[in-house]
Amino acid sequence: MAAGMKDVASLAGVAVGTVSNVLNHPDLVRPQTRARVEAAMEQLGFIPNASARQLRAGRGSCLGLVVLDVRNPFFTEVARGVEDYAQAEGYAVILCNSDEAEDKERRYLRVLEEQRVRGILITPVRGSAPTIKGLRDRGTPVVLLDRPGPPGHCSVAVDDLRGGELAVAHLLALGHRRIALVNGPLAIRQCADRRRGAYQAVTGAGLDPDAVLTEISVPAMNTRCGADAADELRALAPAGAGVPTAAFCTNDLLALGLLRRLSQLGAQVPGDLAIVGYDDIDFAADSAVPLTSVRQPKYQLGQTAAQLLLEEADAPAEHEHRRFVFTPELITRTSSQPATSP
Amino acid sequence: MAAGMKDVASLAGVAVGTVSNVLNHPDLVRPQTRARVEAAMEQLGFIPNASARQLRAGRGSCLGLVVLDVRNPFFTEVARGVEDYAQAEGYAVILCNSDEAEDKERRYLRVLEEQRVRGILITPVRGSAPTIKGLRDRGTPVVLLDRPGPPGHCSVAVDDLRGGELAVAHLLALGHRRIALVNGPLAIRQCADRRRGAYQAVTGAGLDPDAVLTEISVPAMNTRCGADAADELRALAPAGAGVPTAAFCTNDLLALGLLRRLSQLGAQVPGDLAIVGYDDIDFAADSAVPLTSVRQPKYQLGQTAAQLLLEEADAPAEHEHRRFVFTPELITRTSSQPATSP
DNA sequence: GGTCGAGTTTGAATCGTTACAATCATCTCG
DNA sequence: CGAGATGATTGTAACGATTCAAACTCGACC
Repeated sequence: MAAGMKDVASLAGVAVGTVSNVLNHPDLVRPQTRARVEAAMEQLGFIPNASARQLRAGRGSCLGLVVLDVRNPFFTEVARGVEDYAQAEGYAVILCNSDEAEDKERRYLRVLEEQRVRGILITPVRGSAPTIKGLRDRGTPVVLLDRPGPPGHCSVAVDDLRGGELAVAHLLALGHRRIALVNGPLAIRQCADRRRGAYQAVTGAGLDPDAVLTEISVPAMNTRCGADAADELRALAPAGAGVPTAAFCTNDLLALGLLRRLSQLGAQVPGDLAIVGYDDIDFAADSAVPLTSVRQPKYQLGQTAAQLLLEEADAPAEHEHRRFVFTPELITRTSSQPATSP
Repeated sequence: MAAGMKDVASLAGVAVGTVSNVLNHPDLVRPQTRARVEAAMEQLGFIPNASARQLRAGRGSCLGLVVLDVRNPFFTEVARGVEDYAQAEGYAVILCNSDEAEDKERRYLRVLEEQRVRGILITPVRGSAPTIKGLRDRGTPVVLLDRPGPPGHCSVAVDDLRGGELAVAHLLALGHRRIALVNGPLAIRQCADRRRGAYQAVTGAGLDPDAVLTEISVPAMNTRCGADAADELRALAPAGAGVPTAAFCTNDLLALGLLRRLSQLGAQVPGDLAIVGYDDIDFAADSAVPLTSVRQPKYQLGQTAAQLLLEEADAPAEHEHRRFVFTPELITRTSSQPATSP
């Protein structure tokens, strides 16, 4: 049914090798012949078979991108950066969603490796380090996204330590002395780092972290879990004196969920609780109470990562692994305000 | 470098055919032999080459999904529906972003066809009908997403006519008699249908559409264009009597952009302008003024579409094209309120 | 002991493309 | 006019898997 090069060749009255040349080395073939071949392709609706090409050539033209959550605007923004760069270089991107689940991640990585993608960009879940090492050893370049990785890879990251510090230092400066830290699984590196940053900010201010910070852990970084955190926070309320007057959520989805649930419960933000989020997704600015958030250069992150990956893929031999670390920036909005006097 | 079936075969002391059988017809192979082969695979870190497999077998195990905008939560939610279903059936999804641009769409469709994906799910841009027809004719099943398509495809859609009607009928019921219709390119079917629905609601109420509706067209369906629409709306203001008291935006991103810009300009929502959006994305409920919106069953849309596609791909011969049309639902929130008395 | 059949395993042909060495045609120059 | 150089085209051997008819093994049965 589908026309192959052989059909094109015989219709154009040339050898298959010539057809191949028209596709891959047009300069080698006489313009007149080329025109004839191209006409034949057109007439037959010829579409080259990427599998065959890739099989023979040994390398494909797809990249894999594995993110923790496609529904998080942070990642779609990163994805666009990746995609735009890749597209410009003639690559297609296979976007996979690990959903923060290790088995889903592993399954996708397997598929990508079977596809012999040119390389993989990934925000890894947790103990996936050995899986990723395996990939590398078998020859697939990997760039770690949004996470300063171990040696042996390129990586592109934002300084999460600093980000966490910025957020909490801001709350401290506003006078808050009891701060809830709403955080995802520490197995996710970003979560761990932002937490460390938070602690650093407190000790840096000469305060006792254990007295200031109340940790609330949620299993995933989405709005639903943010809402659950609100309930947990509310449950602390009777405790009186020790109740947090502010919360640092390690991403905006958590913050938005928290915010929504709190308003449902009739609490005031920032009056009863000041909130700082992380990522500065577009919607943060539009939320019921505009959200103070730590901004990351999302699009640029994706672009840079894609660039590093393609560099490595094109010249694996002389490639030297590099790490980019971008600096986050605090965007102050209404959701964080001075604490009512203590 | 990478181990192939030949290596596995010789290590296990069997023929390549047997290795292939272990992979594809394990029941044909004596358990003892199978174990030996599996051990060899393990030892060599053998990863089958999908290109070779697909080349020989004629069919791959990837689906293509082409959406108008990955940054729109509506589409990521649909994508999750597709992905979950596909994953369960053993398929991987290649997610592509046409950005509402015809050439980007065409490029991606080309890539997908070269990859010989098992089928394509798409929210088409505009005059892409011929391109899509070509795909079908050459044998790639296509399911139209979120758009009741012409015959020759399966399609999964939400009744946009009804959705538009719901939105505007709601505003009319609230007493609004001058309504702005903030809409994307009419070349996008959903935009055209929602608009028709809006007109229908007005005539259905015995009013003159030209007197009631003011159309504001924007080139893309994102927050930025929504903000631009606000400016355009503001420019109408001096006109006095004819100024809209409400706006129906054909998606939530537009509505959110509009809302943001209006508050920056100091206007009150819904006091100065009531707003109704479309899609009911998660963030609509969390926005500065919680958004009234027309809800679509996004996840289910994706799942159903994937199911139809795989049905067709698995049995192209006896397949009968089907259309699913889901019914939208109006979710009323603060952004729409009774008009101040005329 | 020979035949049959079920259960296993084998090996070669094949998928559509690319790379490359070989061939052919043309032209230049001594 | 022939040798050499240059340019265009050809044909075939891979690439790594799947498929399938044929071959082999082993009991059971006559």
